[in-house]
Amino acid sequence: MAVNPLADSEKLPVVFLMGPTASGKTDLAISLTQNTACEIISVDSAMIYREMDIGTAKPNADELARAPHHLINIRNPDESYSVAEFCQDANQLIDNIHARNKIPLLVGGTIMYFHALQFGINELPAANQELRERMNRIGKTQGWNVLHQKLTQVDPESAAKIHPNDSQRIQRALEVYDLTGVKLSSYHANQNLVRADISILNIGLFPHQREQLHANIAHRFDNMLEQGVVEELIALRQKWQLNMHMPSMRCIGYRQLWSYIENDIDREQMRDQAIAATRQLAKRQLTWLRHYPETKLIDPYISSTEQIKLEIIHQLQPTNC
RNA sequence: GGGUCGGUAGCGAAGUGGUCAAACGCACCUGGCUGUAAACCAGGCUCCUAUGGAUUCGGGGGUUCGACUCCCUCCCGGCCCA
Repeated sequence: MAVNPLADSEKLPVVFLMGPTASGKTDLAISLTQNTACEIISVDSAMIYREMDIGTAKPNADELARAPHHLINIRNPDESYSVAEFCQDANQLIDNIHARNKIPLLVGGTIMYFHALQFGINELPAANQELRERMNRIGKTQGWNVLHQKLTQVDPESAAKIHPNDSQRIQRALEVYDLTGVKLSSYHANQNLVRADISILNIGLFPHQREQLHANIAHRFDNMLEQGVVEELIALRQKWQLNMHMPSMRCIGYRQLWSYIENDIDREQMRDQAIAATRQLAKRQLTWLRHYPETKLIDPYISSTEQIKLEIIHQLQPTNC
């Protein structure tokens, strides 16, 4: 029952290549650019940061020269980004790439970004730092259940869906209400804006052998250590005014390295914790993929890169001739 | 060889006669996810023919209505003395 969304020739093709960390997405994508007229758009909430190269497993300079990636190195480590910004950026790039008669190849592991791009998001107010800080103070001193109760007053529908411990979502729901006077649940009741002019081919790299994935993850982190992630973070801390609450420093690896540099944990703990956190990330990504609609799942440990490439190229044929 | 402390679920660690299949933390598994998402959160985690049952707390034996908890013995580990 493989759906072929690209059969409709009226629509322009877009490829989504999704997968958990350490599943070989980047290599596959770069390889694909050699065979098809496509341009890569990175879908990765960590690779957006400049100077965070080793720890985010960015393609190296060589690879980037061979296969340019859009949406990499677009923020400084003390800045932030959001799904909505991603959708804007990605949509614009998709148009540009189509104008060049190429196929946009979106590659990455931030599955929520893919999801938002494909299925749309509502028009919501942007984050408000002051408000968040104020709520954080209340949450810490009085407990988040106080804020959850407040949410129950102003937006019972959202409150019912959000667990009293889920500080981040309580915060956002209240933020939306405070900023606009409109309930988040009311926004959600509106239709999402989904573009109708493209057809998306969803490919998910899905390693079924968890043990092998775990081994790859451990191996990859050891490589990062060898390549000097520790030094990378030390340099970042010298150059920028960073703190561990910034989105960039909450990235896996960096947060553990931060504690290590601060002498809160030793090197072995740092390594173990970073690797475990990466495994947990991969598991969450797999959860997304298992339930992502109309996606062709391919096991990268069973199919070779060549086979997967052929499969993707095959799926693209109908509109590509 | 003598003394002493200790051996609890994958790991760490509570429990010291019943309310214990065994707190708590970690790992692991499953799931959720609309402007922080590499984030944030939830559930599960001995086995089974499962709103109940069976077998667990180093091994064996004993005391007791009843033991992870008390006694004996054996094995293993740490520390101290020789």
